[in-house]
Amino acid sequence: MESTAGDLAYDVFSRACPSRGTLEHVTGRWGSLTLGALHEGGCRFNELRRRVDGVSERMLSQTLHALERDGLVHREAQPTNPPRVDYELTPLGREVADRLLALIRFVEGRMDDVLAARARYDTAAGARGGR
Amino acid sequence: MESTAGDLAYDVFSRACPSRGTLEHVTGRWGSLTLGALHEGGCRFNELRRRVDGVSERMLSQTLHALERDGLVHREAQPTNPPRVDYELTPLGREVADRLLALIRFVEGRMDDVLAARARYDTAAGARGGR
DNA sequence: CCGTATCCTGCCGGATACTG
DNA sequence: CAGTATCCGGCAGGATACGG
Repeated sequence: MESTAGDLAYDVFSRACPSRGTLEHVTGRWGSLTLGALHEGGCRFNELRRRVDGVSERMLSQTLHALERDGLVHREAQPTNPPRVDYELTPLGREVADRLLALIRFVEGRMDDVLAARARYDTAAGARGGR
Repeated sequence: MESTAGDLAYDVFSRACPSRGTLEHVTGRWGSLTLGALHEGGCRFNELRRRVDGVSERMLSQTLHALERDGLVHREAQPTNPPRVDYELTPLGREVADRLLALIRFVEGRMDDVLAARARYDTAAGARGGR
């Protein structure tokens, strides 16, 4: 049996597979934080910007388009004035976000270990390199 | 109650938090694939390069250093000739990879839905914009 | 308020060559 | 085999201004 690809039709480890692109939308710098923020509940554009600290208008807009195109986010625009647009996860997006959040929460919860490992690594490297 | 940050000491949604950097190492383009590849078992540098289709020497080396520094990957070098170096996940790295793999497998398994959503999106956009 | 268009810079990351 | 060093092109992504 092939342990790498298994019997999946889409193998992210293969350069040409479209799943790699989607994975990058999901796990990318802003994609992951956007999905994480929407996991708490749908919200409007500027509220989303505030939740995802540091994202620019341009990047948030771009990220949302990619996620909407992949069927992970639903966009609900109301033709009022001033305009109001709400974003929320689709059922598929929610399932993705669940798994993503599990990862994010875990990493956050183990940051002390990570920071300790870094300190050890830097000390060892400093001792070797000496500069 | 604060639903965004909860009571976690490290909040990835905050611009300044070091957990954001680690999350990017883990979910980044090559980081995620490298952790995924190592999840199947430890292996040597060039075997890893073959598993992660498309990665360059430079990027793999760089990725491995970052993951090693974060305490997710262990590097075992033997001073033989020719040199032999084995990489494997640490216990912490394995836990991270477990959650990451759950996400990757899920996305791979739902690619048909994603591709269908894209087709719908592109058709609708084409009908609107016309250009 | 909700975005898109434009410009510009930094760094991501590929190719290549070299070391141990 | 297992990397590091160097160069450099392209695009991610920030700032700003403007349109609906």
